[in-house]
Formats: sequence, structure tokens, C-alpha cells
Amino acid sequence: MKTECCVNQENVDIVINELIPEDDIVDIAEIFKLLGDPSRMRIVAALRIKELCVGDIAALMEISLSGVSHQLRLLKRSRIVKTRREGKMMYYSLDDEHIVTLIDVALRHIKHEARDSQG
Amino acid sequence: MKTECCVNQENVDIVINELIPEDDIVDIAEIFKLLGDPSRMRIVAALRIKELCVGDIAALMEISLSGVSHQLRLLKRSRIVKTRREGKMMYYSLDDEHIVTLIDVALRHIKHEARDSQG
DNA sequence: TGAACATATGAGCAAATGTTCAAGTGTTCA
DNA sequence: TGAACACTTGAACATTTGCTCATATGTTCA
Repeated sequence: MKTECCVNQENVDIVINELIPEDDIVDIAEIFKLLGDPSRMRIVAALRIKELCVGDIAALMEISLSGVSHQLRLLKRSRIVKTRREGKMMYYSLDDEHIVTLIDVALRHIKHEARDSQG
Repeated sequence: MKTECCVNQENVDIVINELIPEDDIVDIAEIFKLLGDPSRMRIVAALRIKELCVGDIAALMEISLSGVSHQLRLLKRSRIVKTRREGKMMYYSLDDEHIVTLIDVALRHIKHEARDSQG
């Protein structure tokens, strides 16, 4: 019973040469990880519709205001959301269009729709 | 010291009406969660280049063959990868173009590039 | 059939995660 | 200034996760 087996070294070499740098892989995974929690996805999906303050977001969620704030901090650190202060209130919105695109593509994926589906 | 505060009910109502259904939010988050681990991202990034068997993938990674197999199972369950058997070997490849798009968009996000950047 | 190969699965465990509670900032307005 | 508001932060803890080891399954070929 071997543990390392069946390696087509040619294929492996090709992939090693063309593979995205490790740092980028880690960074991309970090973005996806943040979008990969239902609470955070809910926040992001809500902000896709409208800029909201923390209290608004909490009203949409099943977690505490504090929990929302914690998650927003993570999302902001990775530039998924950005903030705008207005008096005592802090308004959150999506940082760029990439995030919207990611949601749209993922939605099409789970619906098993084709790339340019018009359904 | 209150805990629930500052809710613009109009905004919340708008978002409630337009928000993606909860089931879809959970499903989308599930896809992103799977792409949100460096090991799995590495696998997916490799399969983006070439169809590979389990041993090939393990050769590219820092985890055991068994670990790779476990991750591949998760990826397959969510239709991120698909399989093709050839004799004793199982070849894995990306299931559809959406996954490629997701990686590309995320890569542009971390590079802070514009949507249609040609850089 | 049985031996060898290629992969899959189950148990178990250290490490990471999401949440809440309690306390701390920063802002406005009297 | 200080009280009230809107949000942030730190500690703590149950749950989840990703990994490895050991074992099981499926395939080929003599």
C-alpha cells in the first residue's frame, strides 16, 4: 500500500509553470472565505441593493449588532465593503463592482445556468 | 446603553423586498466557502489549467493524498469539479466556466484592477 | 481469483471560526 | 462639560474545519 502514486510528471510540470503565485492563491482564498459565511453573504447581498448603516443591517439579520460589527470589520479589511460616516452613523456599501459580479456568477452557478443565460 | 438602534425602516423594507432568497444566500455562501480555503483554491487553480488525476494534484500540494481526496469530494458535491474515470485513475476537472470566472474576478479584485482592465 | 495500484472513507484531534456579553470609542447636542 | 446615541472592540466559548492515520473500495492484469 503506497501513499504517493500515479503522477504524470509532464502534467504536473505544466501546471507548476502556469499556476497562479502562491500569494495570490492565498489572497483569493481569503476573499472567498469572507464571502463563504451565510451571515456575511447576507450582509453583502443586502449592501448590493443599498448603502446601509450598522443598525439597518442588524435589523436584517439573526445575529447581534455586535456580531454584525465584527463581520463588517473583516469585510472592510479585505476591501469588500467601504464606509462613510454621517454624524453618529456609519454607512456601509460594497467597495467595488467585482463583488457584485462574484455574487451574480455564483448565483448562476447554483442555478446551473449557462454563462450568458438570459433566463 | 441600548443594543438595537438606528434603523431606517424604509431602507430595511426596500432591502427585505429585493434581497436574494435565504436558500440562495446559503447556497452561494457554500460555494464561496469551498473556494475559501488555500488548499482547495490551489486545487481549483490547478484544474483551471489542466485536467489532473488525484496523484498529480497531491504532487502540487503540501497535504497528503488522503487530504486531497477529502477536499475533492467536497468540491465535487457542490459541482465545482467533475470526474472522469480512466482505468484505475480518476481525472478531475472544473465543472463549468463559472468557476473560472469567479477566480478571474477575484484575482482582479485583489489586484485592485477595474472591471474591464486590460493590464 | 488474487495481487497491486489508485482512490475513497471514517475516526479523531488540534486549530480556527462565529457568536455573545461586557466594556470602550467617537460623535452630537443641550 | 456630560448625557445619549451609534458603533467598535476584547474575552470567552461552543462549534466547525482541515488534516493525518488506518482501513476500505474499485479497477486492472496475470
